[in-house]
Amino acid sequence: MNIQDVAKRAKVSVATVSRTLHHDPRVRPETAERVWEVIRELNYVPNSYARSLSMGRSQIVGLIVSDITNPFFPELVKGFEEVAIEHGYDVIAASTGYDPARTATCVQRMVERQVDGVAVMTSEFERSIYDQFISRDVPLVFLDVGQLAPGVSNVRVDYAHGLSQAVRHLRDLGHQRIAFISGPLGLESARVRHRDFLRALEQVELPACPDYVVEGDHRVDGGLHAMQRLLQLPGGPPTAVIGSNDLTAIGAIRAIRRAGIQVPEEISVIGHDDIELAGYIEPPLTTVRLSRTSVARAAFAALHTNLREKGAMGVELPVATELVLRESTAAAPATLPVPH
Amino acid sequence: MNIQDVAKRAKVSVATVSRTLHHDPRVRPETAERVWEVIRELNYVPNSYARSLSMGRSQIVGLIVSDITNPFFPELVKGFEEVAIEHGYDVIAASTGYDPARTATCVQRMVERQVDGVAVMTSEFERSIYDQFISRDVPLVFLDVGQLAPGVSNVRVDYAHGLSQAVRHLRDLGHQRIAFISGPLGLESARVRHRDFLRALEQVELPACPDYVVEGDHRVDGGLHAMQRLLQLPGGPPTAVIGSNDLTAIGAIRAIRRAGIQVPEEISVIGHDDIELAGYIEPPLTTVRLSRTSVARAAFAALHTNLREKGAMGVELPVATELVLRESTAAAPATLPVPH
DNA sequence: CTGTTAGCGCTTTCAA
DNA sequence: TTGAAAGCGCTAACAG
Repeated sequence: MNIQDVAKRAKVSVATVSRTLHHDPRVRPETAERVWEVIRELNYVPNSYARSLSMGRSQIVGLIVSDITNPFFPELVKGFEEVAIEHGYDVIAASTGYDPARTATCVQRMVERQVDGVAVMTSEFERSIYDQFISRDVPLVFLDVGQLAPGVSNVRVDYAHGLSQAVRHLRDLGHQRIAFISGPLGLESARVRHRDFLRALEQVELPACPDYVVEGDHRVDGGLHAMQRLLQLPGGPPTAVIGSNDLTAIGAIRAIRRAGIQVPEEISVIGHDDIELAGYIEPPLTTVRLSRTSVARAAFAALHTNLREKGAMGVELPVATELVLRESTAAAPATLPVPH
Repeated sequence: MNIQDVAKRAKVSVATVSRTLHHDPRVRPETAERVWEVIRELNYVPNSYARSLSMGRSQIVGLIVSDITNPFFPELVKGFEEVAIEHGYDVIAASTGYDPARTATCVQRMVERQVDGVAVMTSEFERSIYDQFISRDVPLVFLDVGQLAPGVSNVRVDYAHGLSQAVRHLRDLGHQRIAFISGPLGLESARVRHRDFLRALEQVELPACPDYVVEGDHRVDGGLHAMQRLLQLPGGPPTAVIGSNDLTAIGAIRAIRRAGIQVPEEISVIGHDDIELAGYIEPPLTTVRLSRTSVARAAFAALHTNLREKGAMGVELPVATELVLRESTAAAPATLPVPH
């Protein structure tokens, strides 16, 4: 069941059927109508491979993420697929899991499928991915890392804004001792958040005590352990802590509770990202929202400009962050919290 | 950069290159070696569309889910993609959102891409999906619904087992008044869980009080409202409640707390599915685990049998469920809980 | 406005 | 063991 069958049945040439399919204004309305009828009748759907092959475009974009266990990413993937489909593209998604072999495989799959463009939403700049696609003239968009270049765009998240709101919020609540649990500092994206936290402290003229910055791993356990270290600080624990992501903050809350300390009465906690979970836990988490949908839309939009105009310079699209107040923050306690 | 380039460079015909690519034993080892060298040298990757076109197979399978906002599904999608890729297939995923128009679009996309098979993991039997694919000879696998047929398989979840363990567990803790918050009873999958809960009660000879079964919507809010109704029952609230899924149970816990009642000291709560969230909330949720990975593997395996052997009868693959003990259940209270 | 036809890159007979 | 050539289904340039 192919275009020929339709052509025969409608008593026209395949070219006319093809044109009709593309709403080419050159086909006479009556002819088009007849063709459409046959198409409906035969339940005909064009073969996208034949089309891709002859057009040299696949109408597929790739999406590469690193750590799928981070709840941020599934939501990103979903958002990205939605925008892509709206624009007539399908997407092939893959996660590298920080594994070079897996990364190579997933790049290969995408090259085989002749993806028209790729969004690389890992937490690092991946040179091998970059090289493979750039040498094949496939437009790319990165998240937070890398430089603009022809065909290479960037989605730049404004962490500073949300983090600065968070710190200000805590300061206004009377907090002076604000700690930060970072992500793995091996990752560029974690370093950026860390840096922007420090800057936010400066802005409100609060001291940045090195003891109050500890490294987590962007997961619950890392947050938990980091918080435990914070609680045992000889100078006393902080009265507020900001996690580099929500999972970290959740781990921190757990550690605080286990030490017999109240959240938020004794220690306030703020997360980052606003994953769905954030609203469900007890207490609902005050957090810096980083909209997955915005990132996804920006990423696709960036790609799309390079898809339309081959060889054009990449663009840099900003994505905002913003503090969401829930119930894990409260006024600083009169006396320092003490692990029981 | 195509197969011809490789052929020329290696001084063989395209046929030989093609054979080499497929590890055809007929090509002389030395020849093959030379070809591979050129392939590496040129960084050549075959065009999968040309291949699909000439082979009539796409090496892509489709995955259709209904409600992507249910945390069960993203995990299913991820698992499915993993197995598929292991077996050399890519997957196109889509969610219907219970919307017939969207459903039609997503079926169309899959037909265009000539998917070799489709896993339909919605909560209902979808006749339109069925018809479209079956008429095109595309193998299908359903979750919990529908009948076996040539090319049509089924993944059958054994809800009864886990639910029966759950009820038994509560009974052993001394609970007599066990309520159930179902999913939307318009959905087949929700009705099955409901039915199996009732059977489990029977098994342990506990009475099934109709007041103790209320309808939720598989989301947090539905669980919350349903629980509120349960708390206002003239005969007094239950001492334990089982949710048709984890979100429902989380909503129930929230309602109980808001009424000033303790979980699990006064009311025990059990969820279903064991989504990742379940372990993170307070208290960690006792729940019936339904492994997404198992469902995904079973679905792909079922599809795979029909992919290999065109026209073969579908298979029915069982997936187990199992109670996971955490901290949301405890011995039944001596006196009935009272909303404060 | 419509038809003819030469590819797109690969697989696969059939012949050698 | 290798090569030549006929498709796979569609698009687009060219001709009418």
